[in-house]
Amino acid sequence: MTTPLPRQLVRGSSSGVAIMAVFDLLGRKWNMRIMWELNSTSLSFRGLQKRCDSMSPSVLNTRIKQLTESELIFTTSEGYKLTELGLSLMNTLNPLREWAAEWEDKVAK
Amino acid sequence: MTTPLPRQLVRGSSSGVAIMAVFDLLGRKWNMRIMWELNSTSLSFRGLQKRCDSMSPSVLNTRIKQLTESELIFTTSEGYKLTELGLSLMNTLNPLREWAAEWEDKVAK
DNA sequence: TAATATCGCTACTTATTTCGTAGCGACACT
DNA sequence: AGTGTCGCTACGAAATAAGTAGCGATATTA
Repeated sequence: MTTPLPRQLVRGSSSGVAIMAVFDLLGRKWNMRIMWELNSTSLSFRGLQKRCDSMSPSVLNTRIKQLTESELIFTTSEGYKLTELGLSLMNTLNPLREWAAEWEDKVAK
Repeated sequence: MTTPLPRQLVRGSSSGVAIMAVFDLLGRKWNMRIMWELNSTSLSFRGLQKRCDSMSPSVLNTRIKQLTESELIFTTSEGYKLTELGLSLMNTLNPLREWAAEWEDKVAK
């Protein structure tokens, strides 16, 4: 069976494709961080920028587009907000906070 | 260049520092993927490489060093394995598989 | 009304990260 | 000695992120 599928979609069962896409999205600088900051409040462009270590506006702009396209955030008059999907993602990622603390203790960065 | 400090340590309360370090680690290409592949079995260098879409050996090598330094993986005669810490991280990341499927349904990448 | 300030965002250059390939020395098997 | 595979490194090219200046729009103050 020859296949025209992209490399990353070739292997892995159908249940594995989705998670690879997630790794692709979250495994990019700033995406997790942006979601994390938006978890508590909605933020304006410059507000978000300042919270994310004053990341460059050009990169922030492309990230916002990506995350919007992926339906994880959306724009309102009060600023950027997480969508339902985005909120549910942050919920699954919540245990990470606790793990991080434990990890910090043991590894002592 | 304004500051020699790592990005994640500049800002954020003491309770937030750990999670920022995690974002820094996981928000790098391949790190999540490598952990994911090692969750089921231990793998050799070239085995791991093939499972990760034949990623370049130079990058894999630096990733392995990073993850080893962070005490998430370690080397054995049978190949690379997750540490206890690494295993617990993958456990917290497990719900992501389910979320990914749901996300795929709704967004239809 | 006009000057000033801040906003979201773009354009552009420079720095950093990742990719892709070739190949080394070590070990195994023939 | 010849062939194969191993973990891994070197190095140039390509892709991505950082850094800075500034535009047009709106809000604010004089």
